[in-house]
Amino acid sequence: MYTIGQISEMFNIPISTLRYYDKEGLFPEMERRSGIRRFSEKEVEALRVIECLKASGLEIRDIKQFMKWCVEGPSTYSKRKDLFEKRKKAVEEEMKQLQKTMDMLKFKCWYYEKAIKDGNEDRLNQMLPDHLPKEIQKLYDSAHS
Amino acid sequence: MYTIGQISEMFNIPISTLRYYDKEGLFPEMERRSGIRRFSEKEVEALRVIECLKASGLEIRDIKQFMKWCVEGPSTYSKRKDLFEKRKKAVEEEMKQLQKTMDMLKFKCWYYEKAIKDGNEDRLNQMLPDHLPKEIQKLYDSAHS
DNA sequence: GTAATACCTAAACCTGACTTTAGGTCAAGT
DNA sequence: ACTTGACCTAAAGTCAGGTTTAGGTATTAC
Repeated sequence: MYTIGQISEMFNIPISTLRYYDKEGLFPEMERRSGIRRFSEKEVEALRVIECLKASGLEIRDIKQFMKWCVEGPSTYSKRKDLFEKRKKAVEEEMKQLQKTMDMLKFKCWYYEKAIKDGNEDRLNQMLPDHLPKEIQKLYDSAHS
Repeated sequence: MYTIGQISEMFNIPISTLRYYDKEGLFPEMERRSGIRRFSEKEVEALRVIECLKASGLEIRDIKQFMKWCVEGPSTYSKRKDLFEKRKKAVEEEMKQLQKTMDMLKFKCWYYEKAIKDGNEDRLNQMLPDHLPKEIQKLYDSAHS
């Protein structure tokens, strides 16, 4: 059993945020001893799931719904699995998007490196949009598609 | 030259958002004809960069700073390159984080698939935390590290 | 016994990124 | 001339996800 302060240190999450999560219903079964929250291993695992679902782009209210399902028992297994499958797809999309972002960033790094060498963008402007070095052209095309 | 309505369709961004970006200084050199905005190829490329920097996690005020540097000319090439290098690192971090998120999601999908088959979590609880099938154990460990 | 810590609540406040509202301009078509 | 549609502004409103504030309780250290 952990206090809110221990959990805060463990996860590097402000105490105020943990209380906010609790208020929003993300720990529906948390115990209390004379008013004080007692985080068990269950809440620790819940918090890992909260961080995962949040990182996947899910909103607090939907995480709360998931936590409710967990309390309801085996009848909600398939709803829970569905949720995770959907989050998986969302994260796959997000990663594709990030890869495009990455290509643009790499292109711009190359671009400015060359601009610094040349002292201006004249030669670069002549190469755009389709006379770039092969590997750079790939990045440019990916970022501009 | 494009109107705000054409750009809105082109990028699938609300007109109100484009006006907001302009008000925030993200198009410092945009022309006007009798009060009406005229987006040139320069602004189109700026918008691609805005979307990229936003996707990399940069705030509007910092994107504005970048756009100011662009107006200042060659003396800011290295500042601009630095910015893109930093964004690249931030996105690399973000991708690592997303990979961990993905591992947790895959683990949970496997978990609930098994829970559905079994009708309960008893066998699963016996396998946790280190008697999982080899590939699943990898996902679990990655997500819980 | 009293001081320092670590906990508690309710409610107000904050921030970033937009969006909506209310009222106005301007050019083209009928 | 007048209506329609696309543009304009300033200012207020919205929303998620917290954080801060103000006032209070409970346990341990001296």
